[in-house]
Amino acid sequence: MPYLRLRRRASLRSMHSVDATDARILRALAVDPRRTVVALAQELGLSRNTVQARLARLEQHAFLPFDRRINPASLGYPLLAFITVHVQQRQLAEITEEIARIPEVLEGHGLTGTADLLLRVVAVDAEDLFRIHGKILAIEGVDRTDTALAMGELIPFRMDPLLERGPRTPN
Amino acid sequence: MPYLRLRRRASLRSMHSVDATDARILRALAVDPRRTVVALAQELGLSRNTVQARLARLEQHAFLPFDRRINPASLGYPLLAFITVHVQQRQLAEITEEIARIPEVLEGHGLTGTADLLLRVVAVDAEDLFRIHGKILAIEGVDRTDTALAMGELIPFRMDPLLERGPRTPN
DNA sequence: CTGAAATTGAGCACAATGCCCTATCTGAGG
DNA sequence: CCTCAGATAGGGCATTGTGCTCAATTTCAG
Repeated sequence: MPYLRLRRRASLRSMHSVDATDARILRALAVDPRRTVVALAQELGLSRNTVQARLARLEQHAFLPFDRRINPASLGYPLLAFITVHVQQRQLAEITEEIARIPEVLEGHGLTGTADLLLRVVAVDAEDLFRIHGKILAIEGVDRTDTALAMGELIPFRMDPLLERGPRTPN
Repeated sequence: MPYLRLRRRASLRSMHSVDATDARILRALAVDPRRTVVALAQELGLSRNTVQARLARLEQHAFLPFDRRINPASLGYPLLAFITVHVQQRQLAEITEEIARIPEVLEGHGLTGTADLLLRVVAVDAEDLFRIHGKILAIEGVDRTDTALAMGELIPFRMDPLLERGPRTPN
């Protein structure tokens, strides 16, 4: 029985990574997300087929859900806060589940170090934030919380410096 | 000279907010960002004109840059860390500028409370993160930093709970 | 050198877009 | 209750983009 031969050349389709060409596509999209495939191809000097294939792959492996492009402020939640939560470690799963029931919690990360959880929370106003904070603190197993209001996006979210550098090139 | 009359009805175009219909459009887009205008119109029971007009408005006022949909992991930066930075307040501007030069810093917020800055940082590996941490700590005016590695996205980013509830409806 | 993977160019039916226009509906202000 | 700006609907039309296929060519790790 013949054994399967190793792939001669690593298929980009199997390794979910992004090469320099993908990075160029991403940078172009960052400028204007509505650029058509045709426009991208022309702009980057690639064939439409190539761009289309790469975009399809990117959509599957490199794109996060669309949610992230929605501005909470335009939904009526202009306040942003980061809440760190200290919990009884062994109840972490249940606590996370409870916290996830709070709509204003947009994102939650488990952390190393002193804190256990870092939550990204939005609110309508200060009073609203206070209410949300209370809901979190009231959860069984939550020991302590620490709320920090974001006063300004000093460094607005960006990915361009990494795209510019090209993928996977440390130091 | 005739004075300008006040607008009779607040134009959605001037108030950058999102109404319930917009929220429905956003939710549909969240399911599949590639939905066409025609498909959206049919699905929501609206005319193509309406959807097209609303989308154009949303694109201007409610959508954040495309960057946010790019997964840093697929660019070769699988590590995510949150670094809180304590600084000499009066040098905040210069320090922010210095930090902004570090490509791996994706996002930086000025905070109330004990810490001054919260940075979202990605890295290739632990060693890489250590290096980045060192760069930040070396900046003139930075007093102390506190690095917390994100071990898991316990609550993945989401906006749906807020969209579902409809805009601006606290408690 | 070899061959799988990637890219290219070309073609084609179909769908979507970007506009345009007019008619109707809606609701806050007077 | 009336008015009117703004929103929606529906129709049309030229242009463009998409999704898909196929065969030829290029690229590059083994």
